[in-house]
Order: sequence, then C-alpha cells, then structure tokens
Amino acid sequence: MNSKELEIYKNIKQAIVHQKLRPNMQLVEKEIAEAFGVSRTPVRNVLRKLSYERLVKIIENKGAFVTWFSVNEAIEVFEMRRILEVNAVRYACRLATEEQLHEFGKLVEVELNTYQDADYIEAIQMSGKFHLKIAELARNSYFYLYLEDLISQTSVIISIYGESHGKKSTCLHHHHIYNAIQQRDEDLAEKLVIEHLKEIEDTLHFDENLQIPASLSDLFQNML
Amino acid sequence: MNSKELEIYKNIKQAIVHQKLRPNMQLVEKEIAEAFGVSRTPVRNVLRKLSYERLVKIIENKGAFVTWFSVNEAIEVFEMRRILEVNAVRYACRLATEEQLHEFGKLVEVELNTYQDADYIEAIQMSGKFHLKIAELARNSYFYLYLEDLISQTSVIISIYGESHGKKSTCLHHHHIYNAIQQRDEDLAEKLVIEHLKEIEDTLHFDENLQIPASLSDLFQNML
DNA sequence: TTTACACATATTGTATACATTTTATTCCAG
DNA sequence: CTGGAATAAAATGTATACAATATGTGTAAA
Repeated sequence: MNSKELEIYKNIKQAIVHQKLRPNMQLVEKEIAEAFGVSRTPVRNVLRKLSYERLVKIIENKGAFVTWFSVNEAIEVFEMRRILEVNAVRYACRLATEEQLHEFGKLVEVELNTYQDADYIEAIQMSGKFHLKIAELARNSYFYLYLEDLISQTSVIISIYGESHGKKSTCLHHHHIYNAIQQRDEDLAEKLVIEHLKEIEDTLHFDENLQIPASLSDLFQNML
Repeated sequence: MNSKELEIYKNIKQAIVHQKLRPNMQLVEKEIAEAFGVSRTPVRNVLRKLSYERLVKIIENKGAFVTWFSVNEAIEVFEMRRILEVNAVRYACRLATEEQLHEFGKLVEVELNTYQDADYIEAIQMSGKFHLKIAELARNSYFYLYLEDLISQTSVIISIYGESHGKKSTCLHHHHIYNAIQQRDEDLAEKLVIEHLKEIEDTLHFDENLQIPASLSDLFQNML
C-alpha cells in the first residue's frame, strides 16, 4: 500500500472510527475518488483493505457499506478482545523493559491530564492508543495486528449500541492497569483488564431490533 | 470477492500451502492472469488478499512474493496459535453440541484411516481441517478467521524450517484431543493442545542463517 | 578488464473505457 | 391511484492503455 492509498485509507478509517460515517452508509467509489482527486482504482483497493478489517462490508455488485455489527457479532468482538488482551497484558508484565514502562507511563499521564476537557473523538483516540500500547509491549506482532482491528470495530459497535455520553471512568481504569503492569502483577493486571472491558460492554444497550439505516430504502431492504 | 477471483485465490493459496510455490518466489501478475485467462485486475485483488493473510508479501513497485518467515516470525505464529487454540478448545468443550461432536468424530475417524498411505499434501490438508473444526466448535467467528490464516502460515513455516518427512504421530494426538473434548475435559484438552503444538514446533530446525532464495540476486540483496 | 552510462525490457501503478448489474424513474394499463 | 413493465440512470466489475519504476543488457571510455 503506497502513500497515496494510505492517505485515503487513513481518512476513511478515521471517519468510520470517529463515527462520521455511520454504519450501513454506502461508500460510493466515484465520490471518494473525486474527493481525493484520484481514479476509482486506488479507492477500490482501500475499500477492500477496510473490508478485511471488517470496518466495511462489500456486497457484490452493490457496493461498500460501513459495517453494521449485530448483537452477536458485537459480543464476539468483546470476547476476542478479552482473550487477546488478557494474554497481552500478561506478556507485557513479563516482557516490558523499564524504558518502555516509562514511555507508557507518560502516555497514561497525558491521557489523565486531557480527559477532563477531551471531547468524545479524542477520548476514543486516546483509549485506543492505551490498549494498543499493551499489545505492543507484549512483543508478538499478532497482538497488535488483531487488536488494532478489534478496537476499531469496538468504536463502530459503540456508535451502534452505545450511549451518547461516554463514561469518564475509562482512563482511571487505564491508570490502574498501568500500575499493575509496572508492578508486574500479572494476576491483578488480568483482573483489571477483564473488569475494564466488561464495564465498556455493560454501557451498551444491546437491542436486537435497533437499526440505524443509511436511507429508507436500506431500511426496508433489510426487513425482507 | 466473486467466484472468478475466488477460483484464482484458492488455487494460489493451495499452491503456497502445499509448498508448490516456495517462499521468496515472485508471483508475476501477468503470468497468473494469462494462466487463468483473465486480466491483471482480479489477479492484483487476489494477491492483495493473500498479503493480508501474510502468505504473500507485496513490495511496492517490485511485486508479490511468497512470504518468507523469519525465525522470530515463526515463533510468533506458534505462540499466537497456542493462545487462540487453547481458548478455542476450552470453548469447544463447553459449547459443542452432541451432533457437532459426532460429526467431528467422523472427521477424526477419516483422518485415522487415511493417515497410513496419505502423502504429505493430504496430511497438511487433514491436519488443518482438524484444527479449524475446533475453531468452529468454539462459536466465535474470530477463532476461525485468525486460525485459518495462522494454520496456513504454519505450512509455509514448515516448508522453510521443517523436515522433509512429516511426523506420523500427529493424528494420534488429534484423536486424543478429540476424546478430551468429547468428555468435555477442558484441562486435559488444553494440555494436549499445548503439547501437540509444541511437538510440531519442536520438529522444526530454526536456523537463522537458512535461506531458500528464489534467485541469487534475492539472496545477496537480503545479505546487505 | 572494469566501470559507468545509455538504452531496452519487464513489471508494477494508475487512469480510463467499456460491460454488467443494480437501482431509480417514467409511463401506461388496469 | 395503483401495479408493473419498459426505460433511464447510476454504481460496480473487468479489461485495456498508458505511466512510472525497476531490472537487465550492451557499449564505450578509462
């Protein structure tokens, strides 16, 4: 993926994660191509990449749509995050160098200082960075690879089932988790990560009938 | 991904997993396109998909190459397989229906009956199916999604670092694991899965200096 | 003989034109 | 007005042409 496609990719991904592009919205190739001043070819490549990350769903001959996660799919995402993050945080406790921990500490510090006046978008960004930092400390690139996708998917899930106002407790949890890692207390770190993820999940209102269609035609199409 | 691309995809993937296409070999778009009687466009899509699965590495302006896994990367694959498969087998013990277990039993039966005269290719195929069946029983699509890739990657890793003659003990292990799942003995199943994966990993000869370059120019390029 | 430059070839990257499919509109019959 | 077929428009799928890049070859000068 070259710099041109990367630019388009980052923009669209950010728009989805930041909930500017809502689930079920169609991403028309031509529109995106014109917006970025390129042909459809690189746009199609980007949309495919996003579909592999499950942020976009491509339906043959119909187009690319921002993914709608069903309740079951959402539960799967949280379940897999728990599995991966529990393992990651244990590896992090064992493998993180003092220097890495110091750097990590600064990240948590920044998050604490900004969370008062931070808007929703910033909070998502910061929270994601925290979780990915643990994946990084775990020293297995697959943690990062998988969790990067799962965390992005979580943003979409929250935009579907979440409350409008995000909980403020998040970064206090983060600080506690950080402390546990720093003390290399694997059991405590695991416990806190599980509690943290559960708390996020519990803020959601899983209503199976909920639908936020991009258009009325989509709505009635989905009801077939 | 439509049927045309799927056909090309399955062929190339199989060729890599079955070790017909060796690591570092270049996959030239035009050649593949002509072989399948299509233009380069769908071929490029397939190569990209394979690159997301880490079976192919795309280098900008150079082309697509069958992935070469370093020793560290190989270790990461086994480590992540262990994490995911341990969790998957536990879920399988809890969630598998009697009907699923029966079906699973038939699969293991077939594997046992054919393993005497089975060639290497068949053995890879069968083994993969066994491990993916557990992922399926675990009722979280991410197990299947991730393990499908990791298992394919394992084939390539074995083709790099493995012995020419595969161990025959594999499907006996499989049978034991199956029994543990059937008895819903999570702890035993976990223990057997870990041992099984470790045994596969132990048959490998991790020699960091080992290289099977596709060409001499590649070899000396890697030595810079 | 070796090196460096120019040229030729091969491969990938991008844009565009055309084909196919889906979706929307129109218009007419009931 | 309603329903439905015919038509038009829009979107995606595919092939092809051209551009950019990398690779390989050959030739001339040192």
